[in-house]
Amino acid sequence: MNSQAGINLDISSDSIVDRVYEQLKAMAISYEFKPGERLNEGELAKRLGVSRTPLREALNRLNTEGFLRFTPGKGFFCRELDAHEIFDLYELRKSLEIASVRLAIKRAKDEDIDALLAFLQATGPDPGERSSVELVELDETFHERLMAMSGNAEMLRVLRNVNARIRFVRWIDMDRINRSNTQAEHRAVVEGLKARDEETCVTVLEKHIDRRLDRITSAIKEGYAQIYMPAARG
Amino acid sequence: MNSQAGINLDISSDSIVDRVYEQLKAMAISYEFKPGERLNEGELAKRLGVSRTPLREALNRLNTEGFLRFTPGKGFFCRELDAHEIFDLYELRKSLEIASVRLAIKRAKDEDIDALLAFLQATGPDPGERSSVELVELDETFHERLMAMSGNAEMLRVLRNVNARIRFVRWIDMDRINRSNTQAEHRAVVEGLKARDEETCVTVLEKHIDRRLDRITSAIKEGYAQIYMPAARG
DNA sequence: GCATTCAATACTGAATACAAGACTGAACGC
DNA sequence: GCGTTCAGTCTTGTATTCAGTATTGAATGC
Repeated sequence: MNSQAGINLDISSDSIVDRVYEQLKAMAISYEFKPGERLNEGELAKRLGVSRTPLREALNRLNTEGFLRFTPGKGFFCRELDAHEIFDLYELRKSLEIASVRLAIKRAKDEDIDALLAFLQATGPDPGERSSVELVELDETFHERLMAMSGNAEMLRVLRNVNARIRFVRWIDMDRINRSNTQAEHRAVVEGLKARDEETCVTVLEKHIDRRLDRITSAIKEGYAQIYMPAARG
Repeated sequence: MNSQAGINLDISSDSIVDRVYEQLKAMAISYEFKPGERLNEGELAKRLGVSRTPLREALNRLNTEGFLRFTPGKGFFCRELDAHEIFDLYELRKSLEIASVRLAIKRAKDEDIDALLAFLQATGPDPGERSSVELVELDETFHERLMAMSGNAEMLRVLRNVNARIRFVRWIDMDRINRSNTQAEHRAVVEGLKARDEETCVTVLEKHIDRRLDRITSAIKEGYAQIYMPAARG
């Protein structure tokens, strides 16, 4: 049985494909491409300073991961900002997290739980002003570490994919979230985990995610506004 | 709100990449490649009668979907028959199915439920002898249709990926499954769904999947045997 | 004035060619 | 005899090229 801490899906490499992949993913996540826009391979390749071959490999990866859409004979398209899809992804995330915390209650090592508490402690006070992007990153890290304690690498893999795909919406969403509330809920989940109290964990987590789910519709509307204001990104 | 029946992730095309992708996936699923084996791109390309370019696109897809492993500078490798990974996938599947049936109870249309019952009726009697492969296919179809009734396309997408990755193990597993038992359990879930009885659905489904989970370890051992007996596949 | 068709252009799909890096085997030194 | 190093070969990584197809725009006919 491998340790929870041993789960690591990182693949670090510096090949051109990987670099292009990361660049494109960042672009796709931040909707630097307009929803529905077709991506011109030649132009993109020139812009990124690579040939079409590695570019297409990267585009294909992003397609299978759901960041882009591909139509044979037509090419790659930026995905639409589909409210239903975002909703589905949130629902998927909720299901995964609740299932994983149930597993974590049985499997998590006390030292890992304490480490997560320490992480919350360290990142909690919110010194000065954190950007929305940073807050989402911290939030994702917390939830991924929580899931890692389930010991299930496949669930973690899916969660990471989901998180990346809903990240843009969350950037907007995070602006209006009560940060200290979030912090308290996170702590409550981990405390519940430490006490091996399944009901508390599941209940808090469920509400915690549901609260965000409620705001999605309006967040998406704001999303559209932000997408069409390139000034915000420079 | 789009209909449950409207969910369709099929992308049918006849491009070389798609064809090669399907061929490779079939090969990967059936472990025609030996676990851990490195795939020689040039040789594979020649064997499949295509150039390396579309082959690599297909290989990349399979890598992101977890059917193959890729190491930069080294190439593509057949995934190991990892008991822990299979276990994780089963656990993921169980989590997804239980979550989705809860959603289906709220959302499924009676006509869709009846259609699924009809499907069970039609495929139930098991005329003559069905092969293990066919049984798995029927089983997957049932579970995917059940999940489609949750209305969540993303969960369905993940389930399909999971199913494909554990298919090989299930072929072996299915041999020793009590078919009429399975049939009865499937029916019980759908009946529970029709009655909007969450507890019944979840309980039956949980046991249904757990029962398979129990056999995985031994199934994997047999799997190794079958992998190294190419005669069985011709 | 509008629709339809044809041609030109541009883009994707795939193959080939070339470069860079990894592995293998032998030979040399310790 | 064993280890290390170097060279040759093989494989992957990327670019370029060519072919096929879709789209767009203009011109002609109704």
